[in-house]
Order: sequence, then C-alpha cells, then structure tokens
Amino acid sequence: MTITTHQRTTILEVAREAKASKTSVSRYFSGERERLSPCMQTRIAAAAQRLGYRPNRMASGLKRGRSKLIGMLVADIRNPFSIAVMYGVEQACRERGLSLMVCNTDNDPAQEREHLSLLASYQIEGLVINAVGSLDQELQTLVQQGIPLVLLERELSEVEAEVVGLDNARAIDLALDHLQDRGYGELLYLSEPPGLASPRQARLTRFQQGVAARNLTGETHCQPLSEPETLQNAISNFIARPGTSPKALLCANGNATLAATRALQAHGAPLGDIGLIGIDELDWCELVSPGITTLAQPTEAIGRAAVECLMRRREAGDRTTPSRQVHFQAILIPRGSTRR
Amino acid sequence: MTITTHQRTTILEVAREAKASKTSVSRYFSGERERLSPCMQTRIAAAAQRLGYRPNRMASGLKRGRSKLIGMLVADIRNPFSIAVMYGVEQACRERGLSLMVCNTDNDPAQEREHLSLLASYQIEGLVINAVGSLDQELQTLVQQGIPLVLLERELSEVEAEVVGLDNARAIDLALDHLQDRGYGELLYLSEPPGLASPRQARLTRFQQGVAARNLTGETHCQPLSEPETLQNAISNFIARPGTSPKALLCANGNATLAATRALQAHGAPLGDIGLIGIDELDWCELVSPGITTLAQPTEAIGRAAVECLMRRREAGDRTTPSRQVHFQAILIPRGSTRR
DNA sequence: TTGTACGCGTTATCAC
DNA sequence: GTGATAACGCGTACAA
Repeated sequence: MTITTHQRTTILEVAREAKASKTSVSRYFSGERERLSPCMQTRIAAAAQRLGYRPNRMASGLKRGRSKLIGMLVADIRNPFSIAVMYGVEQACRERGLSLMVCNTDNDPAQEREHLSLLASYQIEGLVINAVGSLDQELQTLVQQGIPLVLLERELSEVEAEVVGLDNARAIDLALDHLQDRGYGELLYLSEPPGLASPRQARLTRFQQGVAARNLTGETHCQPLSEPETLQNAISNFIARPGTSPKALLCANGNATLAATRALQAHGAPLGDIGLIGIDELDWCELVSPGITTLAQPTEAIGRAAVECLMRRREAGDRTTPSRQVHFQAILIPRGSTRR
Repeated sequence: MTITTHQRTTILEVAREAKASKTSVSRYFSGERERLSPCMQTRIAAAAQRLGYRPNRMASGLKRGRSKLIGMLVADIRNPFSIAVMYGVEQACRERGLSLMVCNTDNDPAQEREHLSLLASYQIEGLVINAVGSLDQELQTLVQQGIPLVLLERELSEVEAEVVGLDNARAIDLALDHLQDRGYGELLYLSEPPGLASPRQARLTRFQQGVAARNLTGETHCQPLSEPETLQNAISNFIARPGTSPKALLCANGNATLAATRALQAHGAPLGDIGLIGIDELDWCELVSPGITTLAQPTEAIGRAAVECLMRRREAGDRTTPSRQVHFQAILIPRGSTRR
C-alpha cells in the first residue's frame, strides 16, 4: 500500500521509516547496495516501497553535477527526418539511463539561441544539435563549460564538436549515377535555400560538380517551398524547355520531394516519364504510383551515433580527443519514378 | 567578452564581480529587478554579461520546488499524430517559459511505468500522457503528489485527470454519413486491436452502433498491422465476397490507413471503386491518386489544450476543480477515394 | 557496516 | 535598498 502524501517523500523520511540513516538509503539507491547488510537492504526496500520513494534528480544532479539529461535542439520537429533521428537518440539515451529534453526551434535562430541557453541552465550532460543559424559563439560557450556537443550535419568549422550525418557527396553521386544509368540526361535540382545549413550546401555543390563531371545538363532551383506556385512554374518551365534527353528532378530532402510530387501531379506529368528521385525515405514514397525512388538515410543509426559520440567525449575528459566526423552512407531504393 | 571558465558561473561569482550580495543577484534574475537601485542593476547586468551567467535551474528547482519542466509520455514517437500533438504541446510550453521532457515508450507498458517514475523524479510540474497500458496506480501516485495530469484520449476512469482529444463518436458518425452519402453500403472497419486504448475502443463501438443504426453492413478487422498478409487476406476476402452494394474501408487511424493503402495497391483494387476513408490527415493522402479521404484531427489545438489544462489545474490548487474533458471535432476532407 | 556533517547553487526570511 | 543566513534533498568524505 502506498501512503498518500501530497508532498514528495524525501530520503530522510525513508531513513526514519527504515530506522536507518540517510547515508544508507542514499547508498541503496546509488548502486552501492552490496555494501549494506541484507537486513538493512530489505528494511530500506520495504520502507521505500511503502512510501513510494524516488530519489529527487534535481537534488542529486545539483550535488553530483550530473543531471542525467541530454538535450536535443531540433530545427523542425515536423520534419520526418528529424523525428526519425530523434527516435534513435531517444533509444540510445534510454539504454544509458539518460532522459531527453527536446526543443523545437521552428527554424528560427533567435529561438535556437534561447533554447540553447535554457538547456544549459538545466545542466545537461550533452547536446545534440540540428539547427539552421550560426551559433558559433553560443556553442563555444557550451564547449567551454565542458558540455559535449554533437552537430547533426551542420559542420560549423569553429566549434570543437562531433559531426554526425550523411555522406552527402556520395549520396548525390549515387543519385546522379542512378539517373544517368536510367537514361536521364537533363536534371533539375530542387532544394530549399542552402543558407548556412551545411548539408544543403554540400549537396548542392556536389550536384553541380557531379553534373559537370558526367556531362549532364543540370539546373538548380533553391527557393523556399512555402509558395507552391514558384516551384510549379520552375518545374513547368523545365519540362517545357526543348531538350535532347529525358528529364529528371533530384530533390534535396523529404520536403522537396513532397513539394515536387505535388507540383508534378498538378502539372499532370506522369512519374517516370519525368524522373524523380529524392533524399530521405518516407512512408508514402512506395505508395505514390509507380513509387518514388529515394535515397534512404540510416536515421536511427545517426541518432544512436550522436549519443555515442556524446558519451565517448564525456568519458574521455573532454579536451583530449580531437573532434571527429561520422558519416553514414545513403541507401538507394529504386522505384518506378526513375524507370521510363 | 565572455570569460573562459570550464565550470559554470555561479551566482556567487557574479555577486563578487558586481560587488553585490548573492541576494541582490538572485533578485535581479527572478523578476524583482525593480527593487534594486539602478546602479546596482547595471553593475549586476554587466557582471553577468561578462561572466556569461545563467541561473542554474536545477538549484532553483530544488529550492523553489518548481522545475519549469513539463513531461510528455508518447506511446509511439514515430506516429505522425503523436508528433503533431507534440508540436502543439511544445509551442504552448515555450510560450509559458516551460521546457519539455519527452519520453517515447514504444507501446510498452513496462517502459511507460519506468518513464513515468523517471519523469516524476525530475519534479515535473505537469504531465501529458499518451499511453497504451493501464497505469491507474502509477498515475494515482502522481496525482497524490500534486502533479497535474492530462490524458490524451485515454480515459482512465479512476484517475482524476483532464482528458483531451477527439470526439470519437462524432468522427465515426461523420465518416459513416459520408460513406452512406457516397453510396457505400458494405463496410470493413480496420483498426489495431483496441486493447485498453480507449479511443480505439470508442471508435470501434461507435462504428458498430452506427452501422446498425444506418442499416449498413459492417465488419471489423482488429489485428496488429505488423503482418501485412493478415490484413491483405482480410481485405481480399472482403472484396471477393458477393455483395449488393459498393464496398468501403474505414481506417481507425493513420497507421491503419497506410496499411490499407498498401494492401489495396497490392491487391490491385483502384481507390474509389473500393472506398477508403481514414482518421488522421497525413501529408501523402492527397498524393496517392485519386486522393484519400480523411478525417483530420486538430492536432496542434489538442496539444495546446493539453498544456492549458495542465496550467489551469496547477493554478487552481489542484484538488478543487473537478476533472474535465475537452473534445475536438474532426474535419472531413473528401477526396477521390470515396468517389465512385 | 553504519552514521555525521558539510556543500552543491539557489531562493526565502529576516535583519539592517 | 541591501545583505547575512538558513533551508531545499541529496551525495560523500570522514569518523566510528
């Protein structure tokens, strides 16, 4: 039977109930159970059970300097990619007894700064960052405070932090090779504006290099996806233009794929006739007939790797290890949208 | 210029730097700025700026008993519905200066219990719960500790907590009316097993009532969606069976819609010929030709309402107000899948 | 094996 | 208007 207290039970109450001292109870709950006599152990266990006791993490975090909290800054929580990575992060955290604080910043640098500072105030032990702004200075502060950082795909040169993400160059190469294989010679690259977001930048430049290297024709359209008409027009123009070779669209991420698919449907162009390939595998890509070819990112692995990096760095005493980069390979999933 | 300390700056250091007392600095940062002399204010501001000071929320949480933390228990973080609600929760939290701790439980009651206890140990000020298990006892403990609870669509009768969610009965009615309007007379209801999850239960029973009331023919298939073949067979049998009236599928949630769409495609049945309507609006429903009719849930509003309930209850001193239910209406989005 | 005493960084109380 | 001091709940030397 649990006793009904409207206040949380403290270690002191458990100690009294078990006729033991604070210390013993504390030991019991911090993995030093073996050092206690069996009798004492059962008494404490019983007392804690009766009172429904749970150590206060605020207090223990304050005392030991370890909050057992990991922070995650997400640029856009509604992006399936972010969620998929978050799933991996959450799993890895749980396996290590860590909890996760999630902050969504809606692609707003001001909010990113605010949330960063907030997370720091909770004494988080590590931070996984997926942000759009240039946060060098704020991040530098965190690094100086000894908080391990992992950047998801945002290679900010200045800061000493791990970087985990896709091997963008090879992913684009994979896409271009596939398109060329399938006979598409004139390409339109669709992306949101790269801005400071380095993966967008990396993918874009590799596209440009890769097109040249393969003697393909390539154009790019890097506009916000918020206004469908802009995209629609770009695609219509691309299709209408006289050309000597089949045409295809290459979408830089899931959002772009979604927008492009909408635009193609509105335009009435059948998939495959106009080729379509996108980075990021989504639930529905196999459903939109005849299926959309994608480059899947190993999202869960990316999330787990992020936490692993965090922990490794924390145990390594921070400054000693140089920061590293972990790159994962995209997986091509060929479907009807690149089959003529 | 920020000074490089590898430890976090404390209030004491700021006090020394500003030639003031801890108390004054504390006042400055806890909204009692006005009580300080202008001179003192600028001194503290400058010192804090120089040192990059931020109050330690662990410590203040310990002292004041307010962690400024809201917890959210999510049954399945990869379910778009959960994410959409979470978006609303996060926004509402941010507007109130609260932070969000997210726990994914992967539909596992054991993990739900574990996370619940973990969240409590962080002295969270409120909890939004979307769970599958029967957690009555654990939740009761939290209520007794004075933690406000909001259940997303899981009406656990015993516990004194707010319930926020969809008006399931009317949503099902809406679906049935729509299907009947469009001339579908034989229906197959697809759902994951209802188990203890009350929205599934509510939708299922309403379907059965509603079918009877309208003189329609209705069957139900409530199996896990993990094995596509089971669903596939059920649908094939349903379609193959001789009938007097057009047939349609009604999917209880987004997962079911996804599975049903896959199965129909595998079966080669064109949408609309066999009707399809699903609860939960998803990105891709408009893309799968000729578009899938859905009942959209106002997810962001649900998330925000959850946090509002939490805060209202906290300010009301907890026990006084009776627990309430907030129900939102689904919105019908008709598309080609219910047009013959 | 067990208990005592102190400090983590903050806020609240009470003096000045 | 300002400052000293005692908690908050816990972990951990150190002593017993």
